[in-house]
Amino acid sequence: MVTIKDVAKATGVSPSTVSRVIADNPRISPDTKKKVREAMEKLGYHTNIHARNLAAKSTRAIGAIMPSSADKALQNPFFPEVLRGIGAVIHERQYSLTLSSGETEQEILEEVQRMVYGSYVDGVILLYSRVDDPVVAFLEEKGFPFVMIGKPFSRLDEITHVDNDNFTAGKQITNHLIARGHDRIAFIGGSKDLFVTRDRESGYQSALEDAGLPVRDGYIIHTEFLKSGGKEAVEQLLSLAVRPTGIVVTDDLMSLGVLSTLEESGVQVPRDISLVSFNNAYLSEITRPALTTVDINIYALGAQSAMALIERTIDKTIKPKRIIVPYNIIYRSSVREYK
Amino acid sequence: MVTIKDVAKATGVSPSTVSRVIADNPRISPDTKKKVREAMEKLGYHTNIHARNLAAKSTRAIGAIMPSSADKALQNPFFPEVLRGIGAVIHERQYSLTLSSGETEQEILEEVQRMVYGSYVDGVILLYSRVDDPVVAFLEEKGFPFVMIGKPFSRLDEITHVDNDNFTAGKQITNHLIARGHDRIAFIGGSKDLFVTRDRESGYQSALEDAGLPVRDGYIIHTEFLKSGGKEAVEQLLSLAVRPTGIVVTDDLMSLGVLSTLEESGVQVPRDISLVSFNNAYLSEITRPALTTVDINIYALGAQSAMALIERTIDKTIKPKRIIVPYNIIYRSSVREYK
DNA sequence: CTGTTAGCGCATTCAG
DNA sequence: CTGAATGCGCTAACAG
Repeated sequence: MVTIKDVAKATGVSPSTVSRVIADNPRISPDTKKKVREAMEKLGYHTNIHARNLAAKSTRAIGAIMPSSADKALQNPFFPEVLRGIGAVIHERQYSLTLSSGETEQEILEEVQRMVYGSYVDGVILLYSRVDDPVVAFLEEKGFPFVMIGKPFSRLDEITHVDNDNFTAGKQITNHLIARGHDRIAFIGGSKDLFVTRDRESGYQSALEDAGLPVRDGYIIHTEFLKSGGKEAVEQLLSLAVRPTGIVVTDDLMSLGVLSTLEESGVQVPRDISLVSFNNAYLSEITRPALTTVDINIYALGAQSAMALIERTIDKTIKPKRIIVPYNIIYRSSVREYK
Repeated sequence: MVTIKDVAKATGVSPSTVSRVIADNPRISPDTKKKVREAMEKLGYHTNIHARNLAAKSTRAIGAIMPSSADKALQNPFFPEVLRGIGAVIHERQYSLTLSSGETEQEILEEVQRMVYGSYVDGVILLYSRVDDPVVAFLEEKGFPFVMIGKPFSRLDEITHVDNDNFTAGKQITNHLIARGHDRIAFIGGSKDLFVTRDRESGYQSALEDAGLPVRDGYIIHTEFLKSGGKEAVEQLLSLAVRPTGIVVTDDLMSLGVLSTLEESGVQVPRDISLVSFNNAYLSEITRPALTTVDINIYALGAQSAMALIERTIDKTIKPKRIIVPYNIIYRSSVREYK
């Protein structure tokens, strides 16, 4: 392994000088910088992060915490896409990314603890958000830098988080249905413990309200995420005396299941029922019909959170902030004019 | 930060003793072990990996290399699932996982180089496999431990890899179609640069051959993975004078697109055309019809590769091996008896 | 602008 | 069975 000493020797300078040119310290003459860099190149020098970290106490690594892998939700294309966003800034800033899995909540907590205590990373991004998360509690207690994708369940103003304006998005997409003549609109969301669900649902309700439309009995359904593809939800809806003509579904993958169940039951989309969805996953353009969905810009969610986190790890006095990434609606073929 | 010295002091032993109990060195008396461990617990000691690595030259970390993120293929649920498999053994063995992104092949190579030169990880898992991969060349040249998921393009016997028997799987699933009376069977695969595609295709061909069935002109189509959801592939197939009655598609996500295009063109699955697929992603059970698909056990692919890699990093003299994880066919509703 | 000196926290000789 | 000494590769004062 070629070390800083080797290049020092080869260049005829001291190790600390080499260290300085690595850090691009401005008080080093361009000449020696050049010389040293050439030697580094020639010898194939690469800095050993462990040594650096030990000395400097900065890992230039961040951790991404995935939700419990027991959760089927992991199969949601959301994750590769956030990871891609995070990865982009990670790479650009020459950081590295440690991924935390964990099958149970307990395991996740343990991994996070190992990460922070073992000084594996400078900060952490939570890729999920749940009620009473012990991980959040731990991180806050330790004063360890972290940012959250989604909305924290408490101390909103004290936790840096990156989110969409899900309320407005929910409202707008519902309004789209209303504007197309729908007045019996149902809502299928994931667990109500999730803020995404809640916010989108509130937006949905608000849209109905503004339009003077009632929220009918049985028109709001929460289903375990991915559970039997929203089959039960659809069945409930279809068993209603007055069926909806439009449905707002909070996730594309769920929509796929909803779509299938609907058509299996002989109701056609959008002929009989219109569907709008969220996330704009790749699959939403290849379903039949292709889904009108709100693109929440998952990539940006990831990239922004990484940037915010890195910023925080560098300057710990920085104030917590909320970052809202814009969404936009992609109009496709799952909605039709009603009457 | 509580160090080894702190617990040494608290216990009245020397730092080296503490180090030894951490390593569970057998030549330490049970008594002192107990004492030291209690102190560690009490003080909240956690070993600093960077210090450990510097001294011991083992990171207990492995790197997972994703394919180019420019590739849409990243949205394939394959990745979360392998990662879940890898994560499980990582966690169990108390290792950590570094994820490498990278938008271009060049970036990926750079990241891998940084990982190995900077001694970020003890070994690396390649989550993809392509022709003439400079990453593989680099890893081999450096003699750096790595395993590959899928089939290496050369030096098959020198690269430890974890794969399915895609040939037989392809053959068997095609036979399923044949057994159900189909004799005009087409094949839609991803890039022919991918071994998965090639192997599955060979299996398909072999099945036809064994059954004395011809491979008709235009019946084998390669399409860029995910490209417009296999739309063009289907259109080509449908424009043929003699249409197939069955199609073998090499990936569930692609199947979704194929399914959509088929039905949009007015051909019903499985009434008019039967479909079989690969991977058994979650979505394959919620499409309409649900897909008959071969479950390649993605989770095991991940877990096995992690185990093999860890094994290799511990004992570098270990011989390269090929690990075949079993598949099994999941019969659902996308195939019907023909004639 | 550059060299010298000290560690960072831990594992590992080598003694005992 | 345990302690003392040394160094892993690098950064960070402190001098100059």
